[in-house]
Amino acid sequence: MLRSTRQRTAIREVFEKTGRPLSTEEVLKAAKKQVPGLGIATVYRAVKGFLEEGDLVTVAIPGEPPRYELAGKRHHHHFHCTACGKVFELEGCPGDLSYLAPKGFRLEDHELLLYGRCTRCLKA
Amino acid sequence: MLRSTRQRTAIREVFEKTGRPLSTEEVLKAAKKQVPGLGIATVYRAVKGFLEEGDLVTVAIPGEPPRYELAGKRHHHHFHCTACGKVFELEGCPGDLSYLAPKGFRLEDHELLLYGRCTRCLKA
DNA sequence: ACAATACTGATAAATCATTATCAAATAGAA
DNA sequence: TTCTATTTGATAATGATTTATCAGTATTGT
Repeated sequence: MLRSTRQRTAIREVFEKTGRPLSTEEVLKAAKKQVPGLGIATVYRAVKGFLEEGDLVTVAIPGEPPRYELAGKRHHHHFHCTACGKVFELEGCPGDLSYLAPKGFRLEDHELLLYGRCTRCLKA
Repeated sequence: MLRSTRQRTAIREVFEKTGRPLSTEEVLKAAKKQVPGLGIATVYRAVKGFLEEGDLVTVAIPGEPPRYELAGKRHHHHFHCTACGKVFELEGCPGDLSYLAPKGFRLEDHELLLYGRCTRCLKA
């Protein structure tokens, strides 16, 4: 049975409050404000559990450790700031991209990633 | 100074003849047809050297080891077959995607990855 | 052909993210 | 409150990719 602990509660709240995909290290850092002694192993365990329960989904970034975000959102893509490394959620999508697939190939899904600088990094 | 060896020549030719992004293991397998005794360390060294010389560029795929392709091609994207794992080069691009970036963000680049089945895997 | 040195192959070692281990702490039921 | 199984934190272990090591080999300039 899955218990409700301070650690897991804090980790879940981090995702609810942050609103962008987070790596395990980002989760650890943020959740430590609520639970100072939190260990990275607990973050991995909690994230794994949330993934299995369907509360989180994985956001894979090329060449980067995976991020995780709350499940249930509609189709969207992401922006990766090349300065601070943060990943942001985007609205919108170019739409049907099947015209890009070679003839004879079957398109099942797609992923779009924008790269650049976020507002905060541009100001800094 | 960089010497021209059978191994490096074979590895370079693999990229020229294959025409799609290759992982180190794919390079090893293909280049062994020319140089049977080829070792994986030599592949890593050659790829690293070609990257530094600007002959190759990295093609990063989420959750996968990196692929490499010849540099100097015009802007393009890739198709990842979820069955065989091969990565293919695509022509075309949705074009300007700056309308997707949040206000105040600066868009510098983008990457689009299509997922599905390649012709060969659909037939099999 | 010779000499100098870069290259190769096999494999040990280093990385880095993730998982396993285990004693101590804690949530939940009675 | 008490009991018991789950959870936690620290850290060792794992898995996978990449790099370092080193003796032997091969390439290039002379």
